[in-house]
Amino acid sequence: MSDLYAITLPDGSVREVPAGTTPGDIAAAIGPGLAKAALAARVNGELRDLNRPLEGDSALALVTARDEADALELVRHDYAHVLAEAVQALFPGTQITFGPSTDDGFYYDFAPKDRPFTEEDLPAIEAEMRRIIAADKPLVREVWPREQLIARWRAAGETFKAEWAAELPEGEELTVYRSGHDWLDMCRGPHLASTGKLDPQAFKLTRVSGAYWRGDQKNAMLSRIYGTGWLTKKQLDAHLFRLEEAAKRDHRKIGQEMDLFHLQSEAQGSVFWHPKGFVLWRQLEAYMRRRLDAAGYEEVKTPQLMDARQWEQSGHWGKYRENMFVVPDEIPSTEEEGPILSGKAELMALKPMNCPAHILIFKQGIKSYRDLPIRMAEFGCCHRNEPHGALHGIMRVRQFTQDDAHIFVREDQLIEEIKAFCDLLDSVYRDLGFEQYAIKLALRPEKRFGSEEMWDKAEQTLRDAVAAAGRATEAYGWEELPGEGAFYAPKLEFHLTDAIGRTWQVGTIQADTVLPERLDASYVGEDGQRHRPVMLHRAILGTFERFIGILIEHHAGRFPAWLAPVQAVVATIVSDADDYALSVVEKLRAAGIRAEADLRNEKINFKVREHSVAKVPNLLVIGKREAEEGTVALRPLGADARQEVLALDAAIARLVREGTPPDLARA
RNA sequence: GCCGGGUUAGCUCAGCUGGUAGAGCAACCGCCUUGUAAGCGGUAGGUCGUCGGUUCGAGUCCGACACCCGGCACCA
Repeated sequence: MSDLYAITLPDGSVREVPAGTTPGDIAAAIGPGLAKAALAARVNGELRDLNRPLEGDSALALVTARDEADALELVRHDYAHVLAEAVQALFPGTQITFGPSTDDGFYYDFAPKDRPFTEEDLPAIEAEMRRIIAADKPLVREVWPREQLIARWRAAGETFKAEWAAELPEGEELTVYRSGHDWLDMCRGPHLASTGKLDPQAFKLTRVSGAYWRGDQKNAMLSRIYGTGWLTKKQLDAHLFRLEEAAKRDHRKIGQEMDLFHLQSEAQGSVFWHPKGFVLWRQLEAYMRRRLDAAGYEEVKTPQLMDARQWEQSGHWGKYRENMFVVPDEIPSTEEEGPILSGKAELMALKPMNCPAHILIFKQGIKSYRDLPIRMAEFGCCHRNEPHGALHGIMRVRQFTQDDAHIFVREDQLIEEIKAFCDLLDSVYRDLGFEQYAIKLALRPEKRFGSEEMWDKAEQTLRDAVAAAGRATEAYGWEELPGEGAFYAPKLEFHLTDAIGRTWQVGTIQADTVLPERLDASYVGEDGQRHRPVMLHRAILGTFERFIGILIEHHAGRFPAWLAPVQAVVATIVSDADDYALSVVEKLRAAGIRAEADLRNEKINFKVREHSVAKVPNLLVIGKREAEEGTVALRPLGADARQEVLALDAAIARLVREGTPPDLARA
């Protein structure tokens, strides 16, 4: 046993240090600047405390603010600890539970003594956090024996921590971090050397919420405090600015400003589409229909209401009923007194999915292996009885229309069909302005039908197909999500991100053998025998509601011309130009352009501003000159936009070109 | 469904510790015929989310319910 360890630094140099030396000591030996800048260390690749002694020959790299990912993770974790310490100082009797870092900050879950926290509590807590940071309390790692640690938590009344300490896996080293002398939290670490390493101006507590202990609805409701935390105040300010900018893109705000849709309490979770919003919908639907037609799909339309027995057979009644709207098959009584419904009627249900109906179409007549694949599409309107707390603008609603389709295939066609779907989906997202999306594989859930073998096979098929399409990569945020699949099949999920970083699943494809089995769908094979088809459930937009919501936020309401509700406004400067302006609008409309006239008795400044705010992509300004010369002044949307005076025909040609949907432009 | 917050004119928002509602924009009317992001003046508009309670008196205090917002859980 040597008393000297050989420490290899990133530049390849090796230092011999005595046992007991810490990374912090080495930083100090290299230079005071580094000692000050060092936040933590990577020892043999593992992130560690600066003041934790090295345990042998090691590769050592010191982590500073330049290693941004590591540094942010460290400070956020520390902010969470300081938050917990501050809360316990201000609210004695509050229990601490768990507080990790997040994508832009941190949170900590507390079990409050008498009442949950409110946002009014936050300023005082922030002030206390700043005091703790100013006190520059050292954060020291200690390893505790399990029983002693549990006893410590019990003695302090920390039942959640005690429960957790008792359940941490056997053989795991239980560590606590001590802040100064008086406060400790159980934590794997690592932490900064002291609270003073944090910038007291680089964090902000943002909101409070409830959260279940261990994320389980059956457990106690804790009180969570969220914060955002950064290395510097400049970073924090930039983040807060981004949030403000993102809030301006909120689809609910823009939807109202642009008069696209509204929601009201009499139809909660269902969207009232206004004329302008429905133009968007129709453009999107027409586009999707063309793409599906071209890709060999056939469109169908199926019933809204089906008998409960049908849903029993499909399995929805058993596994999905809590999400369904059930309707008695009965004529309500019109008697003034007495019950409206007898309560004895047979039940029907609004469809939450289109799949059973599509199988029923598939089952009409005999299908041959030569008929497959059959790609059956429906812009299907579905109802799901979502929990009230889940509703969110038009992104999460109770009535929605999917760009749904079910592809009935032989097993040997599976990979090819899934791959073709991935390519189609990619092309659609690009046409709609999305370069980036994430792909995830949702694996078998707890509530499910089918054998383990069937799930093994279905999951592997999806894995193979995405790999075959070359998209199971980090660029696509590829990951597998255990337990997240549908009750009948695993699914590939395609996620887009909204204005403030929330991600929404839009597209999906699911490889299902359960429903064809339950509803007895079959085809006659080459061998003359009956075989089960595999059914691919798939959607690209997911739902029109959610997708349009994301489109609004993605484009901040400034839609590409082919989607814009109003593509051009013809605005006059003087009333002498009214007749000419109306004839221009007429010609634009004849050319298929969604154009409106603005003949109001207002200054052109006013009109320019108003139509700019309304995000109309093109303004055609017409004054005396244009009316006399038969031209228009074409002013594209944007403060810095240049204006061109064009002959009317040339302007129309340009607007037609700009307004052509991307698939038609390619043709 | 759970925790916290909210709901006042078409929109955005004021309204202190209870004394019977206010601004800007929009709308409407009038003036201005206007040249590239808000021209000027005037008029009208609200049973303050709903129901109940406390009080001489409730937008304001209390309770229930509905819906919305932020999360949690659930999910396209």
